[in-house]
Amino acid sequence: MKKDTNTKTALIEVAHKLFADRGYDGVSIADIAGELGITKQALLHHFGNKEKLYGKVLEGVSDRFGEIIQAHEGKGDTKREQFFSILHDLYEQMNTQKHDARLIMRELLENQPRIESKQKWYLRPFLEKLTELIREITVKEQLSSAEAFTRIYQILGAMNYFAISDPTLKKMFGKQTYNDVEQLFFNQLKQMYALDEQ
Amino acid sequence: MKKDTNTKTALIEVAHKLFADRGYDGVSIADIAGELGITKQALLHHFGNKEKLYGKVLEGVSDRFGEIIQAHEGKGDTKREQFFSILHDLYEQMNTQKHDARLIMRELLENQPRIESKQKWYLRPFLEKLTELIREITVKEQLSSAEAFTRIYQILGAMNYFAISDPTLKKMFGKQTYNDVEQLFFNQLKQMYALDEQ
DNA sequence: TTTATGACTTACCACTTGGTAAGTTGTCAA
DNA sequence: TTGACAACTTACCAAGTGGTAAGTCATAAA
Repeated sequence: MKKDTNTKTALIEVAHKLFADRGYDGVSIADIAGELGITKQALLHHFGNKEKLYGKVLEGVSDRFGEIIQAHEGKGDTKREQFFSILHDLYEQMNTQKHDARLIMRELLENQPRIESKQKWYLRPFLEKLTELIREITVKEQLSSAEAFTRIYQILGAMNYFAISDPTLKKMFGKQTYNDVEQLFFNQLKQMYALDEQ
Repeated sequence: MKKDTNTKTALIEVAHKLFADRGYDGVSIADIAGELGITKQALLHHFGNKEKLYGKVLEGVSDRFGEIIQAHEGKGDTKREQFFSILHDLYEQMNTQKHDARLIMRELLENQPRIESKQKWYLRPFLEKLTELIREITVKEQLSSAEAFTRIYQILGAMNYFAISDPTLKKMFGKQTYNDVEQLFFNQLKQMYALDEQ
């Protein structure tokens, strides 16, 4: 019965959504399996245990974000274009795949990392690449690497924070206001941090 | 035996820490009580149930942040000073009381709010006050309220994100780098968003 | 001195949790 | 046709969950 390699990917998808919304401890493997009308033992058959499933979910996040930076690696654009293009894709990714944004935030909150291993550090090359780029762009200012990193982290923080705030902001200020802000958000960020614009 | 009204506040303190670090579902009431050498039934005696204890913890966060804005309400400073002063206190609060920062972030992630009620909305007057202030400050630009709000939310997002990132960043780049960034962070934020500086 | 009350404890309880063990059943390669 | 294997299921289970019930014991008010 090979009908469903689908099942495995479907499980990861469901797990992705549920972990993002409710957190690792807020979701039972029975919940996840149940969403697909399977028993939890079927899930365990595919992944061995809960942590491994969670690991697969994180792997997905890691891959998607890794691809963004790679997609811009060799392109012949100017550094400046490359920088803003990466940022833009990042913004898009976070706001269309809110589950990814939520999972990243949740991982950041977990200081005793459940999965200490490799895949958590997809963030690092990301941060380093962007830090390097912003230094090359802001030639007039000659940013130290700490200053450059600080700037990057503020941008990323603002983006990620906004991406996860969507339900709260909608409830608090209404859908209309939220949409207005969403439209403005990226350009305003760009404007704020593009001090050296030529 | 009235020795310990302390116990009650001690429980809230411990719960505050644990909920912030591990999330609502990641902590059992037995864990919390155990930290003080009490049985969980003693805890239940004081708070009735887990959610009510959690509510008390949130109340604390709400109060502390509410005080910040109140402390600056009547002061005779200029709007600009008032604005940056509030922001600064906020930054301090988030970075000295990391548990508060973590709890706020966790609450933001919870879209099916455990405690739908009042205290969640302490954020709202906060956001509105700051939005109003920034509009009064940036007279040259004449920001729409959506633009002003966007700006505020970026600042708050950057701050909160950074505050919860501390263990991750320390592990990723070392304590030294982290301290460098921490020193720069607020001034750089201020600089970025103080476009209308006179 | 009684009575009430607050701060607990011990004893339970039903339910949920992640996980193991041992099947069953359909498919495909030898 | 057989035998392996993948994709499940049913049957369990020990440990932990939040919560109830019923007591113990010290203090303070009547």
